[in-house]
Amino acid sequence: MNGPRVRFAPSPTGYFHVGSARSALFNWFIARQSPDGVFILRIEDTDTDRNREEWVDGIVSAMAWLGLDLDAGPFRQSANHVAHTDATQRLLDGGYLYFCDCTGDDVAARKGDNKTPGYDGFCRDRGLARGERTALRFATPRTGATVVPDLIRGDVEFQNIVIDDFVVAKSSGAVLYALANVTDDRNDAITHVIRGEEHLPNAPKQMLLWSALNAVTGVDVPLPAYAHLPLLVNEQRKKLSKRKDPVATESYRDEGYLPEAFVNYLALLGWSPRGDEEIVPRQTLINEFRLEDVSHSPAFFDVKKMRSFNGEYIRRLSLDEFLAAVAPWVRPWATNWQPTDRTVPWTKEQFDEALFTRVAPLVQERVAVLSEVPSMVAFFFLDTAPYDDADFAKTIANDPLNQALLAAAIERFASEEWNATSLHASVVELGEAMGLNLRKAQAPIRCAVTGSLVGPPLFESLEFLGRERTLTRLREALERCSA
RNA sequence: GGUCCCAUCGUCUAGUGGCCUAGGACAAUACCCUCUCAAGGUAUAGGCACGGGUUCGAAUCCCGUUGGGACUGCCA
Repeated sequence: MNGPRVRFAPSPTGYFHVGSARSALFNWFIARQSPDGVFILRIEDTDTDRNREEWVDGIVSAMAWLGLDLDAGPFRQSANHVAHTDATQRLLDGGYLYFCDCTGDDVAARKGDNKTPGYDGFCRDRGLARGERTALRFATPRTGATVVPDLIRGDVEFQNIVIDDFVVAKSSGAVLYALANVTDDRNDAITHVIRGEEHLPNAPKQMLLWSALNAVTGVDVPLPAYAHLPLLVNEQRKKLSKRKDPVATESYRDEGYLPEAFVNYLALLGWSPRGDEEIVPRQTLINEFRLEDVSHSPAFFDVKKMRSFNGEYIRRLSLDEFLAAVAPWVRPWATNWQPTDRTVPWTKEQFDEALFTRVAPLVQERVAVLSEVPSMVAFFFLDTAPYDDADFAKTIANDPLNQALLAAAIERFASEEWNATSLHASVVELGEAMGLNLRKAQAPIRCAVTGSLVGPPLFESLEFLGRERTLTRLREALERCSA
C-alpha cells in the first residue's frame, strides 16, 4: 500500500473542460503506472452558488467515456464539511488563524500603492472574536520563504512576505477551497498533486496549511509532490476560456471523436512518447509517461491535428468496431447513448442495417469524425436523392450532353449485369461513345443517383443501391430537368 | 503595479554541451495514384526571440533584454 495516490479534483461549474480532461488523464497515468496506484475523483463542490448536480454527471460520464476508471469516488467535498470545520477549529486553537471583519472595499482602500498583493494583515493583531461578519484568515509567516518542489519546473521559491493572509473560512462559516482541498488531500494521503499551472500560486499557501495541520493534529502526513501542468491555450495564447473557446469534452464526443484518439491527442499536449511515432496505444502512454518530461510552456489545443488523429484511429478500426462506434450517429434508436443536437436524416424504417454494413467500409476511410457519416450515406436510405442544387444545375440541368448520357445509361443499365465491375465498364463505354472520359462520364450519374458530386465510390454504391432504385433515380433526374 | 511561470518550424513537440548542415507529427505546397471526394505514396518549404558571457565547442549552462502567460476573490 505505498503506491502513488492521486486525485482529480474538478469543481462542477460547467461542461467538462478539455484542460480538465488532460489533468485527469495525467493523474490517471501516474496511478496506472503502479499496480497499487490509486486514482480518486473528488468533486470540489464547496461553492454552493456555482455548482450544479448535472455538471457532476457530466464529469463522471465524460471520464467513463475516456476510460479513466476510478479506484475511489466520486466523492463530494461537501460531504467532508465536518472534517473541514474541525481542521479550522484546530488551526484557530493553534494560533494559525484570526478573525477579520474587513470588507472587500476596506481591503482595497487600505491597499493603496502597497506593493505586496492582497490583504495587508490589518486584523491580525486586533484580537477580534467571532462575529457576524468575521472571516477567518491564515496568518502567513512574515519572514523566510516557501519553496514548492515542482516535479515539472523544479523548485519554485515564494517569499513568505508576499503571501497574503488569505481567507480560510467565510463569515458564514463555510470553509474555502484552500483549506478544504488541503484537508481532503491529507485525509486521502495524496502523494502527487497534479494540476494546472494556474494553481502554482496556491501551492505555497497550501504547503503552509499542510504543515500547520500536521503540527496541530499531531498527525504528520508527508507533503505531496507537486506537478503544475502547462496551460492549454487558444490561438491568441490565452488560457482556454469556457465562454469563448470550444472546450467542452462532451461536444467532441457528440461530434464523433473516438475516446482513444482523444486520449492520445490530449497526452501529446505538453508531453510526447519516445521515438517518432505519435499515435501510440494507451498502454504505451501509461508506460512511458513521466511528469519530469512534461514541457514547461503552454500548448495550443489544435483541433485540426486532433481531427487528423481521429481519422487515423477510425481507419484502424475493424469493420465491426467501426459499426459499433458509428451506431449512435446512424441508428441512435438502438444505442444506449445518443449524441445531443444531432438529427439522423433517415427514419428507423428507412434505415437498412444490412445495406449499411456493406457501405460502411466505403465511408470508414473517408471520415475524420463519426458525425460526418450520415450525410455521406443518406442517399442510400432516403426515398429520393438529397440534391445539391448547385451540383445538379451544373452537371445535369444545364448540360444537354450529360442528359443524353443519363438517357443512354437508363437504357444500358436495364440489362447490365449488376455489379461494380461491369457497371464501371459500361460507363466507360457510354462515355467513349460520347467522347467523354470516365471522369466526365461518371459525374452526371453520380449526381443523379447520390445527389452530389462528392461521395463514396460510385460503382460500388450503384451495386449496393440496386438496379431498380438506380434506374428510378436516373429517370427522376431527367424529369427534374423538364419540370 | 506586484509575485510567479514560460520562450525550437504556423501548431504540438524531439533535443538535456559535440551524434544538429536541428528530427518527427498536424497544417501548407507540388507531383504520383485515381470514377468524385478522401485515403495512400513521394517531394518541397518552414524554426533554436535578441544580446552578452562560460567552454576547445552551445538549441542545450549562466546573466540580461524583449515578448507572452498565470495569479493577485469571504471562486476553484
